[in-house]
Amino acid sequence: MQATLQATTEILEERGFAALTIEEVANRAGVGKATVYRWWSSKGTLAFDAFGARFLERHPLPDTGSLEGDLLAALRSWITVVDGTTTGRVLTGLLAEVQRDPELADEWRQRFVGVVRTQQMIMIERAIARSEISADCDSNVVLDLLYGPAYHRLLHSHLPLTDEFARHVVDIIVRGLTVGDVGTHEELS
Amino acid sequence: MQATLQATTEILEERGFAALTIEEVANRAGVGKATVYRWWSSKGTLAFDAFGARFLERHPLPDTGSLEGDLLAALRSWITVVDGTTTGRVLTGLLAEVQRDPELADEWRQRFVGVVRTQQMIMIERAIARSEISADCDSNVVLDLLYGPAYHRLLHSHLPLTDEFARHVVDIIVRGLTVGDVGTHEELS
Amino acid sequence: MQATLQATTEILEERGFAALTIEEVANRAGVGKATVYRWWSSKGTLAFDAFGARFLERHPLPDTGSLEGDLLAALRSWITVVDGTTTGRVLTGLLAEVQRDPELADEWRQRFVGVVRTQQMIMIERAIARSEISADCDSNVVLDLLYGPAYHRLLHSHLPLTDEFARHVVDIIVRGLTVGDVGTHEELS
Amino acid sequence: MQATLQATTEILEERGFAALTIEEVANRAGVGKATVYRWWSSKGTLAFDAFGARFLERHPLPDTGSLEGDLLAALRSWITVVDGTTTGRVLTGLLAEVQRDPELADEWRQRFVGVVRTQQMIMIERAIARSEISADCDSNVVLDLLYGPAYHRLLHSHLPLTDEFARHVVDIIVRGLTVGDVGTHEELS
DNA sequence: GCGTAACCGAGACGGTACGTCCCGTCTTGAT
DNA sequence: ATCAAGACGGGACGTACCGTCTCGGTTACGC
Repeated sequence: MQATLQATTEILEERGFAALTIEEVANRAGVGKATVYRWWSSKGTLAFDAFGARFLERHPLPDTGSLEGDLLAALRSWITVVDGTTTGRVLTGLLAEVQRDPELADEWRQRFVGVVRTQQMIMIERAIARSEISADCDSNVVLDLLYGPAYHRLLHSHLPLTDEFARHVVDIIVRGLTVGDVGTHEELS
Repeated sequence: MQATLQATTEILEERGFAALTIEEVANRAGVGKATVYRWWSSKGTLAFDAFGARFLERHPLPDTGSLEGDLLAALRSWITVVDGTTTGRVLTGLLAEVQRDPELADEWRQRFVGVVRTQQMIMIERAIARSEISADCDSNVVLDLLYGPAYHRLLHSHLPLTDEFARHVVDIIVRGLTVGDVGTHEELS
Repeated sequence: MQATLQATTEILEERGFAALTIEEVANRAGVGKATVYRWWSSKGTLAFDAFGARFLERHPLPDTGSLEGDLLAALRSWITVVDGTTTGRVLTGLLAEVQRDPELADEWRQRFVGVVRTQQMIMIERAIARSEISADCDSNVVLDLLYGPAYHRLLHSHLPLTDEFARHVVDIIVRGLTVGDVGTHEELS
Repeated sequence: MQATLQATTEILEERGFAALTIEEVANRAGVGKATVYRWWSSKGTLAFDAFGARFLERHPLPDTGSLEGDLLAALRSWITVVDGTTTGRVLTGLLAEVQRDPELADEWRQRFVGVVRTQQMIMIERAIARSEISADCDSNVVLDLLYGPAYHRLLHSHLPLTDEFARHVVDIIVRGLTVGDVGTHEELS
């Protein structure tokens, strides 16, 4: 079980998610295929477990004292972990797999997206506590605005994940959140 | 060739990208497998061609006269085309495939991402022309901020693509872009 | 152990020897696989034990007073037990298994073939005692001539095990054995 | 296809039918497993084809001029081909397989048993033509009496296939057939 | 009457082969 | 001459059992 995850990690780092094969994992781990299937229902869940915690460890919650500082630190940290790294390729591979396996999608939402967002949400809550932003700000939308563009570039690779990009993104979000106590979007149709 | 695309479209709509096989396409189209390979190098490019133009047709460039109106119209249109539809599932399937096939990734960037963004960029340019926003605004970042969160929710399905979501996203972006000329948020702290 | 044999018998009767697995026997008997292996070294020996005595009980030694009567009664009894019955299918299944498992082959010879033949041999000995046939007649060959053709038809199923078949076989054997003392067939040519 | 049969023959000769594996055949022949399955529906039919003609070639129809001579020559030839040889072990392996695979059983009857018997029947017909034996003699029973005991010893291996055995068997059969123009088995109940 | 050992069910384990599905390439026969 | 039809070598799939091996829980025995 440990050996299986170890073998999985190795293959993921050597050749990426697409080349991951239950057969090879079993061989490398010196384990029967049936044993792998007994513990993981698909190569998606296996890869997810091998990938798992590692990501969260490497992408901790920042605490700089200001919303802008936090968001920027978080985004920079994410980019560092993900851009041009094995982790990044595994992440995109997993995200791809999630699109074709609904069962994995559940796991993904609960054990990855949920965990990351619950943690990162604290940044927004702290900003509200500090009265930097309005209390009725939708923190989910803020997180989507922060990470959405980053995933967008990672997945489409139409443009690089530069530090400038990070600064721009954070800048616009923070301005958008902190400017207006007057006027709401409800005016829009 | 027409029959091949037709068959591809049918399968995509019936059972999604993951269930698409060249073998079945050829059988359904009454065409030899070799003939399919002669025209498309992978099932990714085939699906892309079958999916292709349809998306652009259904997601036209809006022109409401204001940046906020344009962005909101664009995002709403995207959500309509993609949320809970076959098109949406094909889009996520293709995006997944793009992660594992670098050759397809090139095609994707050039023939999909590039085309959409070139078109949508016009919204930003018009806003600059109208002096709604600063001329040195990075229009690429704006598009990432607009579509990134949407793709984010589509791919992770952690939260629904509601109209409220669209309004919030656009509201924050527009505020973030338009406030800047009167000062910076640092003053608020 | 009783339960194991019971379960084995059930499976043999329901689905035949080929479908017999230790795994299912253990499950049905509510017994651990290891326990089955503790008592039987292979599914061959297990099936043999479950099949075992039953055959001999159902195929007793006849005593009609004449060689011809005995042989015919024996052959008819064998056919009745074996033709179109579950017992017959188990017998052929076991005989098949014996071909691939030399260890089982030993058991088979000692505990089945040996027992049956020792018993049936008595028919020949009685015929010799009655002076129906010569004392230097090879009783082993006689038994092979009696049961060989029967097994032949059972295993190849090229022709049915009719009563006419039994009568012909016995007739030829008996004639072949009893004519000898008055001369040889060469005189007839 | 030729390579497949070649590989099959090799494995059969090296390690016997029980050790025959489609997987290994495919590997040795440098052929996809699917290709093997495309031509042979089971390892039984495959082994049968590889075994096939060879047996008939090696076991020709004798023609000595007398029934006794023919039967003895045939039986001796069979014993030579089969006793202690690879061919013999393949034959018993196949016969075992025939017991568990009804589809193979059909093939076996039509393409092996049928062919051999049709050929060997000629011996009996010639004896009838020569008036050695009665015309209403059941030639099927004669063949069963000739080969039945031989298969019996081969499969149960309770006794060796000696030449003495062959002579005894043939002797009894021939006497049984040629003695009596008087008295018929119908007298029996 | 209470430890303690033997037993045994349950089933996980490392393996092997199964038969199937597609892959992308190559051959063939009919139009 | 083109192309549908589909055979081909290949590789991974997920499953079924093999025979071995821990695990606990339950008896039943000796103290």
